[in-house]
Amino acid sequence: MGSEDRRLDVLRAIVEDYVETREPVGSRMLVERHRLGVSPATIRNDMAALEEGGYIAQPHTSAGRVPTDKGYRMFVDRLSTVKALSTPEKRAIQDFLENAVDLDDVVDRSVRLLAQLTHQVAVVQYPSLRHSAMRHLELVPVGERRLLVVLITDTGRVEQRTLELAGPVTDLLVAEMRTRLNAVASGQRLAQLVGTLENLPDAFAPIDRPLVRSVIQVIEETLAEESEERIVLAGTANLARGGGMDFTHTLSPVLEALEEQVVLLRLLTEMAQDSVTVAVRIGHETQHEGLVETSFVTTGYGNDGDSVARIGSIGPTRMDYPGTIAAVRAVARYLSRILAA
Amino acid sequence: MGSEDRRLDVLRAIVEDYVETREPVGSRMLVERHRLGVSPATIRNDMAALEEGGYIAQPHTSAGRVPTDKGYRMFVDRLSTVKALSTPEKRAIQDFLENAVDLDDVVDRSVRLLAQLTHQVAVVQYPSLRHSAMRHLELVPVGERRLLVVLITDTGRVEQRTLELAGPVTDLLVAEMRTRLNAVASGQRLAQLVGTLENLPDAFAPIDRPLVRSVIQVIEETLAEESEERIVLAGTANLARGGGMDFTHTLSPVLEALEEQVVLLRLLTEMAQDSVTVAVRIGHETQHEGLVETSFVTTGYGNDGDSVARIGSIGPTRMDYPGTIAAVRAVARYLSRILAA
DNA sequence: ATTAGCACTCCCCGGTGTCGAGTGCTACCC
DNA sequence: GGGTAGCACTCGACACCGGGGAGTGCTAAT
Repeated sequence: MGSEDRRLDVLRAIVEDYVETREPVGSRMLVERHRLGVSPATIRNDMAALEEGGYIAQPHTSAGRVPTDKGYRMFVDRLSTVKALSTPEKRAIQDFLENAVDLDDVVDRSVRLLAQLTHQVAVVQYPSLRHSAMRHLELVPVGERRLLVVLITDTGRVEQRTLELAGPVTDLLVAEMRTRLNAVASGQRLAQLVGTLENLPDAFAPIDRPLVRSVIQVIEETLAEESEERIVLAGTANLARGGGMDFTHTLSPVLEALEEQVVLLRLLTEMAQDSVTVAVRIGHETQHEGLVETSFVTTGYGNDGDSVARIGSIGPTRMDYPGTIAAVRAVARYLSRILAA
Repeated sequence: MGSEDRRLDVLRAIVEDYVETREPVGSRMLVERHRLGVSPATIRNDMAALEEGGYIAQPHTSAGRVPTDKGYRMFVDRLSTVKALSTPEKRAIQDFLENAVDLDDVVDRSVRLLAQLTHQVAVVQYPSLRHSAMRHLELVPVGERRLLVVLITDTGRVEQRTLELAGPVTDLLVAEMRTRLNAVASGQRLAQLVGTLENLPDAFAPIDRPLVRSVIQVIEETLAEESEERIVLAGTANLARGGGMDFTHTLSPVLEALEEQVVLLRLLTEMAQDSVTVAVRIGHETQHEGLVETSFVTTGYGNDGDSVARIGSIGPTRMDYPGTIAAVRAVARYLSRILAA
């Protein structure tokens, strides 16, 4: 039906105008700014229907309409078309990322870049240890009774732990452990490593086995730890732009939520389940008090099909979804490319 | 002179009241809340003198007085007495920090802790490479033509760089480099290392010397890099507390300044020069546009006399200076203790 | 030197009134 | 039946006004 189509056009127009002007949009303005070919009165009928359906709402009687979360959802799922980035933009992204010297630098540059592109908060998750492969495992004796265990992954991430030993250890034994561990572990996906190392101690002299076991335990603990999931933020200042008027009261709860890395990690993990390339969580869908007025746009990155971690952008529900989606996707793509090198 | 003393008392009272109430303080309120033993009219005369001296100002003609930066400076330098933390508080600090598993964790816990104690923004600088000593230097061949150089310091910091090689390298040569480099470098302060390594290549076979030189160059570059100075922030949400009304317009410029790590690094470095244990920069003293309404309280930490890096708290000029100073000092002390272990 | 009294300034706050954007409804037209 | 014009109505935004009050500076008296 034609009128049904127009209703969606109206919704799209409302979202676009509201994102741009930040003010409730009325029927008159709508027909003036868009070639809808009908009169304001007709638009009002459509608006009433859209409001009935829960896609838009009015802040108070006799104000214009504002999209609801459901309205944004509809917009994102069915009404928006992806913006492609300009060639110079792409070029700039690539140049910027290519100058990084190590993983920390790559991540840092990525998150700043995304924040700047979207004018929002950007978040980058470090390559997950579990989804990476072991490049090398290094054991370094430190002083008399300490052993430093250094994990190096194919994504360039380096994780280290100090191990307190029960007694002194010979360089020879350390060398043997290093050799055997690397023989087994190198190139392996870390997730699969957990079971694999179980029977490794048997290859050592019985007297050395307790030590070997403790080393393996440290490795497995490292992989299991909550803290292995590191995330980095940038662009929080962007939240306060425009007088911070994007949020009803203050942005304090938003900033608090962002500092709770647990919250972000949960969201990133959940969104990894969504079977779409770019996942979007809108307003209340974040399931977090402080984030009801914000939306998340995230996607995975990594050198192969299944991603090693996520990258995303966080902004007010009233954000430029097509632009944000394009930026997130672009940065993720170049990031993946850099890491694969 | 007695009246001179009272004037300072009045200034102290003004600062204390203003910090507490966040509102300009008038002569009547002042005599009611403090046992000054004189009438409001007398206070007014003192106030006029203090205003003449530039220590206080009035926002508009008939409002109370507000301390100026100069007033806060006087308060900090001559009028405030340090608050000691309660024993349970100290206990909590120690317990919290002791549970850290590695340096990243220690730094992360410290910065969060300080943010929570002060209800302000906390900043912690990673132990400076140059001020640390080398614990171990590890070389890890990666693939055919890449070498991973890993620096491990006595403060637990681990820095790694990847080196692209001109040609393949034998395990034997890597082992020799590792041995010789560690023989020379282990235990050395990294700052002194720069000259020391110069003639090390001579000990190698002539054909290997270019490679050795490139490795040494990477090490020296790493020490020289700007990026070796890492800092971590926490508690930015605290800036927005109380409706963000601590700042005249928005906190956007403040957040922007905080994201510019360069700005923070400059300040931390400058403050390291101040020959006091706890350095304070008030308002315009920060010499930065976005920070004219904020103050910095920082101190060094580290295992010995001269500190390896700094820790600090950032808040509105109208902050609780004694409390902040006490908290910063306490966390720095415990942090130093943990790192020395 | 301190203080009481006093005139003055100016912000804050509540009330009032107008204006206008926007709506819903109804009658009408194709 | 869908689209349109007209119209009465609602309600926030904004400007204006005026009283109350906190606070000041000045002066004269102690």
